[in-house]
Formats: sequence, C-alpha cells, structure tokens
Amino acid sequence: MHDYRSHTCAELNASNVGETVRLAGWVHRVRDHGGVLFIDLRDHYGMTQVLADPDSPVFKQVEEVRSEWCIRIDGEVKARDASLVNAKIPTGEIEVFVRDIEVLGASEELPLMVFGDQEYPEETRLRYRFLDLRREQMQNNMKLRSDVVASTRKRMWDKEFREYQTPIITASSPEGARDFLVPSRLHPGKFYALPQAPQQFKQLLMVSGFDKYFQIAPCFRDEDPRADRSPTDFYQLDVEMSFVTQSDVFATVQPVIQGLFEEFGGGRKVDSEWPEISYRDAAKWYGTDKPDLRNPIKMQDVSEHFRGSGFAIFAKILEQDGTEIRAIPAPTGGSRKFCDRMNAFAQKEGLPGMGYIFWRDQGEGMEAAGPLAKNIGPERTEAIRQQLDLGVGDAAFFLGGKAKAFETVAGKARVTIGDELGLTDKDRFAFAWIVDFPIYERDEETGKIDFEHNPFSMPQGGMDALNGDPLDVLGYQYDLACNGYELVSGAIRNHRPEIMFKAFEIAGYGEDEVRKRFGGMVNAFRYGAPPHGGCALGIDRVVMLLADESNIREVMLFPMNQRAEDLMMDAPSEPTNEQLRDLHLRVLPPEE
RNA sequence: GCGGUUGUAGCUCAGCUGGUUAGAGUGCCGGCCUGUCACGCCGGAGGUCGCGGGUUCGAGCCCCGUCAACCGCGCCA
Repeated sequence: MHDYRSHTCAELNASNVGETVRLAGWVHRVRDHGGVLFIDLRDHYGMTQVLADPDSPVFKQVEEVRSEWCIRIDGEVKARDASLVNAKIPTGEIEVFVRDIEVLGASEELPLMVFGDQEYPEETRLRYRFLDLRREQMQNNMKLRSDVVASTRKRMWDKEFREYQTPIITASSPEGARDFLVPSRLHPGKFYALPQAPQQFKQLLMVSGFDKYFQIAPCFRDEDPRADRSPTDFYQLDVEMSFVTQSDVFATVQPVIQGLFEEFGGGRKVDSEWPEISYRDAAKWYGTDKPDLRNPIKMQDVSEHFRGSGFAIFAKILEQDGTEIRAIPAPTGGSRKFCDRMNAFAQKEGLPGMGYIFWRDQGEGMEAAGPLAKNIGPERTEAIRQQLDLGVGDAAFFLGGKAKAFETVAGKARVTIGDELGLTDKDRFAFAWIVDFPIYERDEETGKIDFEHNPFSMPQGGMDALNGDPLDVLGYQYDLACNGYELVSGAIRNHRPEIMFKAFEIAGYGEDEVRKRFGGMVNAFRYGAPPHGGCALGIDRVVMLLADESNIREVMLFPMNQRAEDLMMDAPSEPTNEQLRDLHLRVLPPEE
C-alpha cells in the first residue's frame, strides 16, 4: 500500500464496499457521540466520512484529533444504511471504519476556521492565507483561475499566436505608473526596473517579425491599490499583432474573451454583440469610460429645456460657457421617497444635490411632480418627458454645470439607480469597445497639454492630424468595458518615428528625451517597423467577474494588503547591512 | 497625501442616555452520549474594550491625539 493514500477523499463509492483503503487529508469536522465518532476527512478533491467506535484498535487516538489536523487513516469501506446516506457529497453512500491512524501534522487552535462560511477580516485572512486557501470558496477560485489561464493559452494558440517570455529585470519605462526599482550590484548607483507591462518588448517583437505574440505576463506597478486593483503585481494576457487595423484586433480578441466567459461563466448570459462606443459618447451617456451596459439607463443632454427657464439655478449655470444640464432617466423610479434618497446620494458624493421630476397618475391623467417641474412649467416638463421617453411611474434626475465636474458622480448615480430599481440584469456579461480616445488632454490647472492615455498610440489621421488642434486628435486607442470594469486596454501603435517625435513634441518632450526614455523602441523603428497593434487583458479581473467576486484579492493566491505589505511573508522587510553594501546603497531615515 | 468606516474573548459580533461583576455564538479544555453529517446536553477557562491622554463621583460608550485594517479620492501609459 502507498505510504499515504490509496484513494482521494472524493473517490470512494458503493463499488468499493468491503475494500481496505488508506486515506489522507485534513480533519474538516469532528462529531463525537461518545460511543461512535465521525470525522469528515477532506482533501483537495472532496470529503469522506470516516468513523470509529470502541471496536477500533485506535479509538482512543481518533478521539484526540481536532479540526485541521492532517492525518492518514486505514480502514474498511462500509456501505451506509439507506437512511444514513448523505446526498450532499459524492461519497455519501459509504463511510470508512478506521482501523489505523497516523497524525501527519497536528494543528494548534486556529485563527480562522476552514469549516463554514464565516467571514474574517482581511488582515487575519492574509496573515494566515495558507489556511484561508483551504476554504472551499478559495480552492474553487484558484482552480477557476488556473483553468482560465490554461484555456486562454489554448485559445491563443488555436489562433496561431505563440507565447514568448520577455524580461522581468529590465529598464525603467517612465511613461506611466511608478516603477519598482531594482538596484544593480555590478553598476553602483544604477537601477533596473520591473516592467509595468511588456509594452516595449512586444512592440520590438513585432519589429523582429514574430507577427503574433501573446504572453500571460506579470506586470509591476508601484501604485496604491483599489478593490479591483492589486498593488505591486498582477497578470495580463498581453497580445500584439503585425499588419493589423483596430478592427482586426477586435475580431481576434472577441472570440477569445467571449469563449472564456461562455466556458466559465456558469450559464450566465454572454453578449455576442459588442458595440463600439466613442470615449465622448461613453462619458455623455454613462459618465465613465468603463460603463456597465447591463444597466439600460442612458443619460442625455437636456440643456435646451432649461435655458432661460424658471429654474434659476440651471438657467444661470447655462449662461456660462461649456456648461450643460444632463438628465438621468430612471424608469420605475417615480416616487418621492426614491427621488429623495437619490438626491441624498448625490449630496453624499459632494454635489449640491440632484434635481428631479417624477410622473404619477393623478386621476384624470399624468402629473409631473417635484420642485423642478413647478419651476420650469408644464410645457418644458412635457418636452423633457418626451425626449427621455418616460411615463407614469418613472422619474428623471438632473445635474448641471461643466461636464467634467459632475460626470463622475452622474455615472455613479446611474449605477445606483439601476441597481436600486432592479434594472441591471446581474446574470449577464455585457461588453463594449470604448474607442476614439483623445490622445491629449489639457491640465486644468497648468493649461499644459499632455498625453491623455499613453504615448504609443497612432493618432487617427497620422501626421496631418498632429498639425491641427491637439485636443481634437483621436487615437487608435481602445478599451473593452465589461459590467463596469475595464477588462482590456490596447491600441494600434505609432510605429513611425517622425510621427512619434511630433506626438511627443506636442506634449512638450524633445527628441533627446524621447530617445532617452524609449530609446530601445524608437531606435528599432528606424529599421523597417511594421504597422502593429494589440492589447492587454486583465486576467485577475476576468477571474473576478467569472467568480462573481468584487475584490481582486479573492482571486489571487497571496495578495498584498492595502498598504502593499505581505503580512504572511513579512514583506517588505529590512535588508541586511551586507546586502546594502553589495548594492552600494545607504538608507536614509524617514523624513520629519 | 486626503476622506469615510471599523477596532470589545483564539475567531465572528452585541453592548441602550455614561452607572453594579463587559455578554452571545463559535472555537478551546473537562464530563455525558453508538448514527451524526452545522450532532446534542452539562460545566470550565479565556478580556490591556487598538494605544495614549482628557472630561466625570464614575468611561467600552463623551472629547483630543495616535496606530492599524478596509473602502474611496489623488494616483493607476
């Protein structure tokens, strides 16, 4: 017999009755009835009930075990009486009578229980991640993640992409987030950096003629985390292709992503229509560049109905340049209670409030209620209703000012309204390509023109476009939004050195600086660079959506906490003096 | 860096308007129990109420400061 097991804890069934078997696993739960004692023995694969009574030569030892001890048992497979079958587990028809036991690893009192679905603070869970990961949900999430990665690879290979590994210890790429720096031992005072993405390498691979590249690649960024954003490092499906247009990239990537969601979505609806929405329209309709399209609400400009109206606040706002009034239609939201709650929501988000109108049935016909309706009069109110296509029982909310100032909150209000009114179909994955991102933006305070997104995208219209107003220049730059998350970001790249230098010049970077920062790539583009483009898909976020988790740490094995610390491994930690000497480093005391 | 929320037993939490000895569930320890599968019953141990200061006759509760965790803002090509 094998040292540890003849079967896993998921394998035995009625056909094994009478066999002598050996099982190993963790004590999930003990039920001690004095004369008879049951243990649910758990391993990666499942659970088997084992039992002992005073007839067992090791009854005394079996009585000693506690939750989460790792044990090995030998015993005899017995059929359960029909009335005792546990239909909840695949091994429920049998149980194993213990004749020998070996404690492989005892456990101290647990800081968190594997059994049950008790919630624990993240600090506890992360400090004892190895225990947390024993829990069923975590095991499922990590298995799902592994399967998603495997399926992603297969789908890319099926499309004749190959996976290539690019360097991890490399040069700083100062265009984006903060770099993680790695001091050089051989070169005093110099540093490597961990790549924020394999961006430049994959573009160089295109110059080298590899045509179709992908990589499940770790990306390193020294930025503060969010619930859907890991600090330090995360994984992307990184893709790049030569001789392609934007629509070629979409056509390549959509089946891969759609296939993944169909394969692992657990039967939830997966949209096959992926609309292309311009960045400007997304902002106007949804207040964000990563809209949740499961929510049918589409915001609209209703400025004209308020211009010169009796509602002085909005009328005054509209006298200023660059302002507008935006409506959020809220079908079925037509009650004062709901409207007041949403108004309070807007105030909590830092706005003066949200005006509203709602329409109710008033005997002879429809009546528009709410302070706004009174101020602007019945004709304007009716015009608004018709524009928004609303009726009795519906409501609409209104925000005014400069779009930039209210759009984000408007977007949040749209999400909240959709959720509260049950308009958002939770059982669905809805995708949209967000396209036509502006290449440049003006810093409101300094007035300086800078890159809005990333400096690698090809401007639509090429060199000619760069000779006009920079703020009008759009890029072949795109995101994929899914259920309110940004899943993919990509671009057709700017592979023409002269256009690149011009693009950087507009943002205030001279040729010397571009060569210094992106030397490797710019240099390569001088030697026959093909047109190319691609994208990167956030693996963690895909798994998050598939696992129906709202926190990215639920789908990562050993994530950092909110302060980018690993409490289990105690990272970051202080280096030894010897290490510092090797690296030619001296640590300054913290300031103040 | 800023804002919000939270911090009470190993763990998850309750604790009223400031008032006697700070509670429950679970886990742990001991006892009883031969058919449970969230087993049941009895008993026990276990507390720097995050930390420091203040107000008060009296503080888990109020005030000030501070630390930590999470969520958000900034940031994230």
